[in-house]
Order: sequence, then C-alpha cells, then structure tokens
Amino acid sequence: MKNKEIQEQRMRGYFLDATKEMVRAEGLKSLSVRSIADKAGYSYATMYSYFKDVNDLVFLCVQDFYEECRQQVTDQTKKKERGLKRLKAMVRAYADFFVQYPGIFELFFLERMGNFKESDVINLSLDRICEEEWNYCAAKGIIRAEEIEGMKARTRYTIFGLLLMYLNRRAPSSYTEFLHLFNAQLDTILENSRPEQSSTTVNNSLISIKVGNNK
Amino acid sequence: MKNKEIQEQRMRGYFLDATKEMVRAEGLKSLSVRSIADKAGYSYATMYSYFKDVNDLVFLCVQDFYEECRQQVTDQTKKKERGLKRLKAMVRAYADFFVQYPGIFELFFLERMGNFKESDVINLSLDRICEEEWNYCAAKGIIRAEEIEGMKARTRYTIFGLLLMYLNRRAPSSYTEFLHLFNAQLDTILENSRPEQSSTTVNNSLISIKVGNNK
DNA sequence: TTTTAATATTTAACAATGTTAAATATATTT
DNA sequence: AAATATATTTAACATTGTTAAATATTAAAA
Repeated sequence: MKNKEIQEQRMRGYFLDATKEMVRAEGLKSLSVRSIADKAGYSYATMYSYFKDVNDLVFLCVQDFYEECRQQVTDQTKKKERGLKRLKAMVRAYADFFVQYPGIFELFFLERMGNFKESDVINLSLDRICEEEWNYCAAKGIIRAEEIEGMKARTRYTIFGLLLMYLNRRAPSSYTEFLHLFNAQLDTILENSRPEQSSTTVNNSLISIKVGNNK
Repeated sequence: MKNKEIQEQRMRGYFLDATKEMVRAEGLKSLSVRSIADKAGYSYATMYSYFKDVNDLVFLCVQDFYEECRQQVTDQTKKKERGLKRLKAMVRAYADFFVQYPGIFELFFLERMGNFKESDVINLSLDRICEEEWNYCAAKGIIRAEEIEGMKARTRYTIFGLLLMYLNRRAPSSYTEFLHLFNAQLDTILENSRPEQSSTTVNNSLISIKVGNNK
C-alpha cells in the first residue's frame, strides 16, 4: 500500500516539525517525549510507533538543520564578491546561524550521540558548505593549493571553539565582542593567503562587514 | 563550635570526592544524587544537608579540577626548555589532561551552567596556566609583545575547538591523528612569532614531541 | 451494511531521576 | 537518665523515558 507510507511519513513529519521548532526556540532542555507529542497533537506513546526512541527522533533533525544552515549561508552570501570576501562572509553566516539558534548548536556539538552515521553531516558541515568557495580561491590562485587544507582546519577549529565559548560559556559576553574576535581570528587565518597583498588591506576589508544585525 | 565546622567540611569532602571520582571515571552521565550518595556511604537525602542541590555539588568540583589540571601541566613541563618549547608542551599537557579525563571536559565546557561565578575559572584556565610562559616569551623577545594577546586567543579557540571535536564528535578518530592536528595548528599559531627563524625549524621541533603516551 | 479483523492511538504502569517532608536514629545538654 | 537538639534515613511526589495493556479507529469480509 502506498497510502500507508504517505500517512506514516506525514506522522513522522508532525513529530519532526514539533521537535525542530522546540530545538530552534528553546534548545534540547525543553525537549521531552511528552512535550513533543503535545505539540504534535498526539499522546506521548504514539511517538514510539514512528521512531525507535527519542534520540532517533532528535537525531533525524540534524539533516534538516544542516540543509537549513546551508540554505541560509548561501542566501546571505550570494551577492558577495567571489573569493576571500565571500568565503569570509560564508563562515560568518555559518557562525551566525548558530548564534541565531543556540539550540541547534547544542544538538550539533554538545549533545552526546553514539557514533551514528549522521555524525559526518555535523563534522564536515562547515567544510562542505564552504567547499565551493575554497575551490574557487584555489582555482583563481587566491590561496595556494597546498595551503587550503590547513586553512580549512584552522577555520573549522577556531569557529567551533569560538562558538563553544560564546554560546555555552558566555565568553565573550556580547555579540559585538564576539564579532570582533571572529573578525580578528578569521583575518589572521586568511591573511597570509596572498603574501603580496598587505595584511592591513585584508584586515580593513573584513572589519567593514556590518555589525550587529543579530538580536 | 569548631568541631561542627570540621565535621561539616569532612562530610562535604566525602560527597565531593565521590563526585570527582565519578566524573573522572565516567563523566556526568554516571552522576546521580543516589549514585554519589552510595559512593560517599550515605543516603541520597543526606546530600541536601550539605549542598543546595546536585548542581551546587558538581560545580564545586570545578575549582579542584582546575588546580589538578594546573598541577599536572606544571609537573609534565617543568623540565622543558623555557620559551616556545615549554609553552607548546604546556598547551599540549593541558589538552592531554582533558583527553585523559573526558568527563572533566564535559563538565568544564559542555555542561550548561547558569552564569555562576566559577565560570571564569574555566574560561580563563588555559590562559592562566600558561600565563607565566607567555610572559617569559614576551620578556625574552621570543614573541612580540603586541602579538601576545592575539596568539593567546588563537591558541585558546583552536584548542577548545579541537578538543570539542575530538572528545565529543570523535573527529579525528584516533589520538595519533589528534596529535598531528594539534601540532600543525599550534605550529601555525606560533611559527610567526620569530620572523627571522625559518618556519620549518619550528615545525620540526614541535613534531618531535613524542606521540602516543595516552591510552 | 453489518460484523470481523487489523491497525492506530491512548491510558496505565514501571523504573529512574531530583527533591522535600516526615520519621527515626544519634548525639548533646540538662 | 531524660529531654532536647541534630543528623540521617525512609517515604513520598513530580518528572522523565519506555513498554504493555486497553481502547478506539480503520479496513476487509460477510
């Protein structure tokens, strides 16, 4: 029967949507089987007819959130001049996504999830979202090819560390300070990409990105 | 009465020690009021006579763990040649402390704790533990004074990001790979400290740190 | 269309958790 | 030794995830 599958998929959607909305709004702490089922309009036990357990349900949100993140980064940066400028803007938009939804950061990076296959979606999310622009920079000779992997890694760990401290430890305490740190860090990582260009120039171009459009 | 205070302090110690041992061995997931009380040799409700709640108890471990970390870093690096070598070894020892006790990393960086005063103990732990060596490098002209703060920040966020991914997301999957990443990252951060020195030399000296003494 | 079988959903129940209040045991004072 | 204060434990409650039994709903058969 095809109807069965359609209905089953719809039911899963109700629970998934409820879960995603709660993670977006309140983070993982607000999640419980009962609160999710409430929002979905069913009794708590119904969830177990469509998901193995609550972890199963929550982890299924990861893929959707990843795509939402990718979409938002793409939308926010498609008008930027290609190359380092867009690359920086993309990393910035990636970070801003998690600033906007700390609950998704919690799910992606703080929650313990036992080696499940979607782990790579998270671990490689930044690299994958920016991959095309890294390649562009390499192709245009903006960044030396042999430096790309190292720069990716530096960007990755710096951004994850920065987000961890800002979102989970309130250090720095304001978004403005966070942005200054972000700019300084990313600037340093990318400034040596074109040795013939003065680092000051790159520096200024980055700082000129407008500040404070997050609540 | 002084006896009262001594006994109270002792009681607190029993619960604190039980908690610390469990965090070290199994992480936060193994903690419960009942399991802590069991290990301490008392009933679960007794805890509430000495601590406000279980969070109070757990957060009191932070200061002790910080001092343990500092001690371990100091012990493991006191024979290293002062300057960049020791600085790198200290950051390495700091990271290794959390590799050795992932539960303490969980408590320090992953657990949500509402703005309590000990937050700075965590946020500034790496900087404080290494402070003297940074100062030494500045005083000896190994690192330019105006670059110190930037380098501290880069080191901080890189190490936190790296630990987050390695301990909480199993990326990379082996300690050896983790070490390679660690070396490459720290090397890049510190390599420009002495522009007259070839980066290759610094590179080799760092990679020569022995590998694989963690389980 | 009515009865029966399959399926979907909910309610009841259990074990584990943090926490508080009542009960009991222990120590201190008179 | 009795009375009182203190320390500790047991009982109880609310909340959590989960499973099994009960009920309601839908589909199939008559």
